[in-house]
Amino acid sequence: MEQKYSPKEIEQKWQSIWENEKTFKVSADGNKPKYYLLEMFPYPSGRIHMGHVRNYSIGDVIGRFKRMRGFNVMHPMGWDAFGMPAENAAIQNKSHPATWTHENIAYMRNQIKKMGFSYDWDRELATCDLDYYRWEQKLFLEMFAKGLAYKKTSFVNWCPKCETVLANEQVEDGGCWRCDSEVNQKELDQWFFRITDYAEELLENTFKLPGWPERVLVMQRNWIGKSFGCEIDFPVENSSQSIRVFTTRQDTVFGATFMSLAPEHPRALELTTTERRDEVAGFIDKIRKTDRIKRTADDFEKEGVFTGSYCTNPLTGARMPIFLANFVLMDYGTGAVMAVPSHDQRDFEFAKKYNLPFKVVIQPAGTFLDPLTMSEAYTEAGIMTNSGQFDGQQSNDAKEAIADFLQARNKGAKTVNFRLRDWGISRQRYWGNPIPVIYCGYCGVVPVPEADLPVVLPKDVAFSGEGGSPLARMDSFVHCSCPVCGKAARRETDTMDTFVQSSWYFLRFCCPDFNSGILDRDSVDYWMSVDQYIGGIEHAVLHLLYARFFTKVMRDLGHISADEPFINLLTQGMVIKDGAKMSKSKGNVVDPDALISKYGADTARLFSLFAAPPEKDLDWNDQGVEGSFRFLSRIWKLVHDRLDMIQGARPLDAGSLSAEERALRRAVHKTIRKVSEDLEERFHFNTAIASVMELLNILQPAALSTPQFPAIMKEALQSVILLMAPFVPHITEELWQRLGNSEHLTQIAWPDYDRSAVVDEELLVVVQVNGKLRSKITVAAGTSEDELKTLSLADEKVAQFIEGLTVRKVICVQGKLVNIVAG
RNA sequence: GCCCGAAUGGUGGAACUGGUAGACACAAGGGACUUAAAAUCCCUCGGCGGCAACGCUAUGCCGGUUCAAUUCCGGCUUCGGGCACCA
Repeated sequence: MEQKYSPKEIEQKWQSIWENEKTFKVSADGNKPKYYLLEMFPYPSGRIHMGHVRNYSIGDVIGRFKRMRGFNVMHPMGWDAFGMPAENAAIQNKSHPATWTHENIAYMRNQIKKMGFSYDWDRELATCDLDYYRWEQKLFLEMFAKGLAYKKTSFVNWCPKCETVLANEQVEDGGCWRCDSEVNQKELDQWFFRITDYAEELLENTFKLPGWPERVLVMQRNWIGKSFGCEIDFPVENSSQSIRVFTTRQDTVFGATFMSLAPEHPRALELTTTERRDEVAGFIDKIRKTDRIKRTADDFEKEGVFTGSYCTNPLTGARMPIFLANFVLMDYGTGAVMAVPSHDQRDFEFAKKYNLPFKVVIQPAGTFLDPLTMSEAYTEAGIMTNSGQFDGQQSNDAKEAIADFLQARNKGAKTVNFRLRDWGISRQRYWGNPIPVIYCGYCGVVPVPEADLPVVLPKDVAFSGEGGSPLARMDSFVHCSCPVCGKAARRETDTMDTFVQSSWYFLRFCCPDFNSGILDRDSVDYWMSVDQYIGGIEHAVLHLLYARFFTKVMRDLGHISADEPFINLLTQGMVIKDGAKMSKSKGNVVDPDALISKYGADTARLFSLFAAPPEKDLDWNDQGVEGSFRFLSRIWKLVHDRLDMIQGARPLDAGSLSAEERALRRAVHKTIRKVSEDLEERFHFNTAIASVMELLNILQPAALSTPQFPAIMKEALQSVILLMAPFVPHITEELWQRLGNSEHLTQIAWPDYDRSAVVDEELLVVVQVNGKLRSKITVAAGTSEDELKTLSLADEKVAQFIEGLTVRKVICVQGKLVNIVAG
């Protein structure tokens, strides 16, 4: 048997054994607790990168560990296969997105298989496959029937480079999340999902997800952006109508001296007097031409125009001029804002510019605000002043009181507002799921009847690379007859956002072959929710919010029982090299293929798990990889060196061991305990591996010439193999077999530590004087506190430090530490 | 501006509910083996002082609580992330 560790053959050997025996195939099983483990599925971009290696290595350790712990582990893998890169590549290479995508999937599947991950490949799915997207179309129609999918004309984010609409969540810092081009606004008729219907529950449940990282929950809460406030009506002068505003600062109503409307406000022109009409219309036109992203930038100059009309402050009766202001947004609140120059910075700047009145209604404790000398708005809480009956109250208390006051007089109502917008899902691209809708000149928007599903994405399209989606130019696709009246009609040519597919793939993994409906409820209810989800933090709001939304929609449509998709979420850090994220443009990428062929998959897995805890960024280091390979070689060599001894070992008699033998065995069982805790309780893979390294440092030089030593070594090395099995499955399977075991390691249970073996016989106690370490003493386990004190005070080194001092107090920490307080 | 994180040797990191700071690994230096190299094995490795035993000092900075603080509290600094004319 060869002595040198050569990963190539053994990895191939075990991967084909697992594949042939379908070791990781699972089905519902009432006898075992289920465990649904999922990593965010990849986009088939071409080749896997180190981020994937890390993500899936983390998942695989958990999966293999849970399996050894007796769980029925479902661990699927699939492809988020629709999307723009395929289309762009097709235009460039004059091929077809489907071809490009399927070739990439084939290549990446092979790469992933070479890593030895324990996936149930029978559940593999690709979202571009008809058997996936047809059910999504049905789901769309169900949502349409419930009003959860609807069409509206609005200003939407438009990426000129990708030539498509983007959701709010896909605009990052004013740029496209994919290509970083500057996003502008376009008024279009588009499909939306009514995620705002679920704003309250999505927010509420962030407080019921203890298995999620707090920062992800905080990001989602901020994104949903619930604020409590008041809607207040301001009667328009010489009119029976009023303007409704939303405010969170009803405590400042007495300080409102004018009104600001969004330029897009539907009543803007109606409120404009004849003599001001030209100026106002000019302003509205100018704002319309200004890009929304620029206009809403923080440092954009505040600007407005007077409409010539006035309204009345419902609490003070003051006459308030009505302005249009460029910083007021139509799609938040009511599109109208009561302006309080003394207590809002934007209103302050606006009022300075247009010479509008200031009125202080909240005074901070200690100082006195004078509207004439203020250099900025005072936006904090304070004591109410100039506010009639509310004077003297704390402004925070007055919020409630004023809201009640207004509500009682029918002048306003308490309300909440959300920052979250509905999810725009129309994409003017080819490589996506067609929205199953028909437009008829007589019947309007008509859903494609269920019997006519699926709307198949046609393959034979021409890609010109310009002028929008090729679907729109394809007559055979566009022209159809209306399902209601039979007259000539047009088919919707927009496709759905690819985030729609990733919002429910985890449900479909529960029943990937089910083809008589969207989901097989029994299977889904058995497996859901996902017990552990793992992926990058970049999806904190996007995918993770959409997936939560879809889960609730599916529940309300009667397809599933779960409320939340993911019970526990692990967000792994990025892979960094030379101080920057790995990327082609920076030239700091490490190719997984090269790594596997040089060191093997086990080394790649081990390093990515050892170098950093999973949630932190991982600094890639080629010498560190070398070190991981060295460690595996040491295990390999040690097992082979002791093979003869182990095979001749008699059964262990744990009751009759010498002190040295007990010490060795104690190290083994303490390691089992440590690794078990690190995996079970906190996913501290790096410290788990470190503790096995420590054990190996003890076992390697160990050589006792006692009769029981072979049995101890056998137990020790078997333990090392079992403990390392989730991390490095190939080398451990091979060594397990070479030790003479006939069963595969994948069938073996996780080891338990022997409670009597880990009990210390002697303890090292540190002795401090006034909190400083002065001596260390070794005592027998079970030494009493009094005895420990006596021993400490009698210690030679300690004596030097307490000489001439009075011992005031002696603190004992059982089996660990003695602190002598002297002065 | 608001809201989250984080900061420990030359480097990645460890220290779990306050109790030996620096586990484990990488790098570096020295040595053994070798004709030589690679591989492997052994030793040293926060700073300052000392031949040494050992002492002092040290977890971004300043202060506090405590017998005892990397850990808890208050105030800063720097870096990273999220949100942002959201009324």
